[in-house]
Amino acid sequence: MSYQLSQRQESILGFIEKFLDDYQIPPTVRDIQSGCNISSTSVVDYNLQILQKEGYLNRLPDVSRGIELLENAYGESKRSILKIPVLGHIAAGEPIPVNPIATWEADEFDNVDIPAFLINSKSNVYGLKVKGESMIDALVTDGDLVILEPTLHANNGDMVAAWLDKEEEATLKRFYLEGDMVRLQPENSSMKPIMVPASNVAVRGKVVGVIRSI
Amino acid sequence: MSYQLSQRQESILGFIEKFLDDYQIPPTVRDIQSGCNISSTSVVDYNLQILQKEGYLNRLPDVSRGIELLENAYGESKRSILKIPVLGHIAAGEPIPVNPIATWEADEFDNVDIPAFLINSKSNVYGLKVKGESMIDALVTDGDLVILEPTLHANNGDMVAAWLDKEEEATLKRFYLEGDMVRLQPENSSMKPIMVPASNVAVRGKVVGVIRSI
DNA sequence: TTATTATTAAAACTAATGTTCTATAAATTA
DNA sequence: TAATTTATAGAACATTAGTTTTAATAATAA
Repeated sequence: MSYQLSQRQESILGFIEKFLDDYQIPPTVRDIQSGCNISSTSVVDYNLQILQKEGYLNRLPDVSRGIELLENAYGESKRSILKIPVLGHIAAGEPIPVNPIATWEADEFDNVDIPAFLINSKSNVYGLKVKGESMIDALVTDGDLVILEPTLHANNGDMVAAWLDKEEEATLKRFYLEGDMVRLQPENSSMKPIMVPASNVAVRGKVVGVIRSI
Repeated sequence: MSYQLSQRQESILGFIEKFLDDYQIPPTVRDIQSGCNISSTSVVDYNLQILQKEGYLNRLPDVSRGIELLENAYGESKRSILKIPVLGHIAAGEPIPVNPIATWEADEFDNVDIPAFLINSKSNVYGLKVKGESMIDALVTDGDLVILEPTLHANNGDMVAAWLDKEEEATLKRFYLEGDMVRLQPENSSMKPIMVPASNVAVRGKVVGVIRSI
């Protein structure tokens, strides 16, 4: 159905990608010319026009190196990086009296780049560093970085960062709504669940990924 | 101690960073000029020279948009991403008869971008997708992506990708050298270790990180 | 103050680079 | 085969953009 790229066009796309990878800056028309052994800049231009029309890239007219590769363009190529803020620690164990969301401003914690394949939505994903071992049976342990999507509505069984209003504490547990109570279930056989009134619990996000450095 | 950037230099650095963020391409000298309300391109050039000398950026001479922001330069900005190849699956359970390293050419598996903080060395780190649950007690389970550094010498207790020469099988286990035998220990209470002659085992890499998408 | 250095300015210069024009060859289609 | 489209070539053109020159002004040191 879709337009079949010529060998030359494939080669150009590939070159652009490699060039971007190598130099962090798009190639010029003449870079492409020499890189792909093309006789004339006009041939490069000609093929770039086609690649643009076919949706593989975008060109900024009269702008040097004004080539922008588009997603879905070439094979598996997607610069799928997300920079997310690490807001602080989250207790997996005894809750700690810190509202992680409130510490946004505190730059004690860096941003980190995470691979986008961990995430579905493009919303304000954030990271929390795990303290404690209450979730060890869920394969999350002390020092792990958990990636969370902000949600207010958790489903039963989700691993969530929960904020206890009255206690002013945050904790990482599995979420179960039982009547008008919420059971916050650790995943560690030696620890007991916390039962709190639903009105006292604010779900701050649910875990969508885990990164561990060994 | 270190050179104190002038307000103008701060402004230029900030502009470059924002420009990169917005357009994925470095600004031209004249972009900076108008963006920072500077009267002359030579003033931009002058300050860029200083910024280069002070190690905040790198300039490619005679190259349009040849400005490269350096690490540690401005605030927390570090594009710390590593693109690593995912070479295939690794058995955490029954070994699978595939030499993952040999499948390098097979592009059945993508590259992925991973956060650089997972990794110490800059060597040829690679990823393997975990199949099976033999390492579940080590908090690694089916579907996880394990990040490995190529090593030939494992220490006792390291989690390694081991290649069994005779069987032509690869497996993910903990490594223990015991005399001239190697014990490959699963981390799953329902599974038994594999004992093999040391000469029959090639350590292909040791696990330095784990990424799980939930 | 005087000398020196750092910074700003305007303009010109040169090289880099996107774009266009015309012509030719190759591949398709009528 | 003739007509049409697609692709390639070479060259020239025009703008973009890095660099240099010279001069003036501000800041600092002697």
